[in-house]
Amino acid sequence: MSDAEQTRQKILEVAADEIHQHGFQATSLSTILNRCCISKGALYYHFTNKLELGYAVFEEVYVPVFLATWQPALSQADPIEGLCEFFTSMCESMVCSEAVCGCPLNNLCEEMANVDEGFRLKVLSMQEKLNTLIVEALTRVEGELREGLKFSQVAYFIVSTFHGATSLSKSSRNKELYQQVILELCLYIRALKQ
Amino acid sequence: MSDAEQTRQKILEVAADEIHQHGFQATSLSTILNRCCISKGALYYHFTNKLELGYAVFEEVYVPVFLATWQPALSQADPIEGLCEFFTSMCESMVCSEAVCGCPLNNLCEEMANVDEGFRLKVLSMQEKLNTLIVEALTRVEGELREGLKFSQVAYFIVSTFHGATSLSKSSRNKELYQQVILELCLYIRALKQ
DNA sequence: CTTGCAACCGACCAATCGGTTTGTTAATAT
DNA sequence: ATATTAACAAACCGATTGGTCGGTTGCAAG
Repeated sequence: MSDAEQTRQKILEVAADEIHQHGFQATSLSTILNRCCISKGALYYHFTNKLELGYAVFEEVYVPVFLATWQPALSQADPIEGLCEFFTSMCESMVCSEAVCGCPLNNLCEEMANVDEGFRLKVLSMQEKLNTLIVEALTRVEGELREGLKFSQVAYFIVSTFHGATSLSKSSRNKELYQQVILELCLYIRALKQ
Repeated sequence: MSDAEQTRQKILEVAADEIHQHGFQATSLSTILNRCCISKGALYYHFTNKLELGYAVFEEVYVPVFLATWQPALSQADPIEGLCEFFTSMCESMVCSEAVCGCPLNNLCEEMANVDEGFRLKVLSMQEKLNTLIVEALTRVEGELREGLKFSQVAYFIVSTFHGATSLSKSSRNKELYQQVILELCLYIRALKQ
C-alpha cells in the first residue's frame, strides 16, 4: 500500500470511529486531523469535503463491516438458529463499561435521514439489501416454516426490533434490558418454525 | 399567564420543535431566537444555558406529550387491542410527504445518550416508566394471556420494535415499510392472548 | 416622585467550524 | 539537469457557535 493510500485509510478509519462515537455532524475535522497527525491539507487532498468523507466512510467502512457481520448468520444451514446465535453473541460481546455507540448505520439513519438525502438513500439501500438477504435465507428453509408468513414483513420486523434493542441499550447501558429484548426476539424467530 | 411565562413557554415550544427536527446539538440558539422574535438576553434570562433549555424541553414538553400519547392506549379495557389500535393509528396519521422526525425521546436517546449523562438518565427513566405502564396494563388482563410470559421482557420488546419501525420509516419515508412492521407487531401482540 | 426590580435588548466575546490558498518537499519523468 | 506532479503542511478565511455583560424599559411599591 502506498503512503498516500495508507494516509487515506487512516483517515477513513479514524473518521469512522469518530462518526460512530459522536455522529456525523458533531464530528470535528480538526479532531480527525489530530488523531491522524496530519494537516488539513492532507485531508482535503484525499476528500473534497466533509460530506464526501462521510460518504466514503459509509461505503468503504460501514457497509463492508455491516455485511460481514450479518452474512455468516444468514448463510448458515439453519438461518433461524443462525440469527438467534448471532443476536445472542452480540449480547454477550457487549461490554457494559464502555460507552455503547450502537450500530453505525442505524445511527446515521437516525441522525442524517432528515438532514442529507445522500445519507438517507445510502442507508435505505443497505436496509433493503439486508432485508433481501434475510428473505432469501428464510425462503431457503421455507419448508420448515409456518405457512402464511410474509417473509419481507418478518425480515423488517426482526431488524426493527434488533435496532430498537440497540437503542435501548444505549440509554440503559444495561446488558440485561438488551438481553431481554433479544431473548424475546429469539422466541419470536424460533416460533417462525412449524 | 404572565408575559414572562408566555415568553418562556414560547421558547420551550420553539426549542422543542427545533430539537425534534434537527437534534439537540445541531439546534442553533439563534434560530430559536429568530423564530421567537426575542433577543439572546431574553433566552438567557429564562434558562441558564443551552443544556438546561434542553432539559426543560424534555421535562416540560416531551415527557407530558409522550405519556399523553401512550396512556390512552394502555388504559383501555383491552390494552392488547388498545396498543394495536394505537400503533395502527400512528401509521395512518403519518404523512408521507413531510419529513419524518421520529419520536423526540428516541431521537434524544440516539443522539445524546453517549454525549450527556443527564439526557441519558432522563431518557432511561422515561423508558422504565413506559415499561411499568405496559407491564401494569398486561397484568390487568393477565387471565386472558398465555402462561409463562415475562411481562417486562414483552414490554421492552414491543417498545423496541416500535422505535425500530420509526427509525425505518425515517430512512424509507415509506408508509408501507413502517406499516409492515406495525402489522407484524400487532400479530405478535395479539398472539399474547391465549 | 422616586426607587427597585423583573424582563429583556443587543453589542460583544473567544472559540470553533468547514473550507481555501499558498508554499514546500520528495519523487519521477523527460 | 530540469520540469512536473503527487502528497502533503500550515497559515488563513468568513461564518457561526454558545455565552457574557452593560444598558434599557415598564411597572409597581413606597
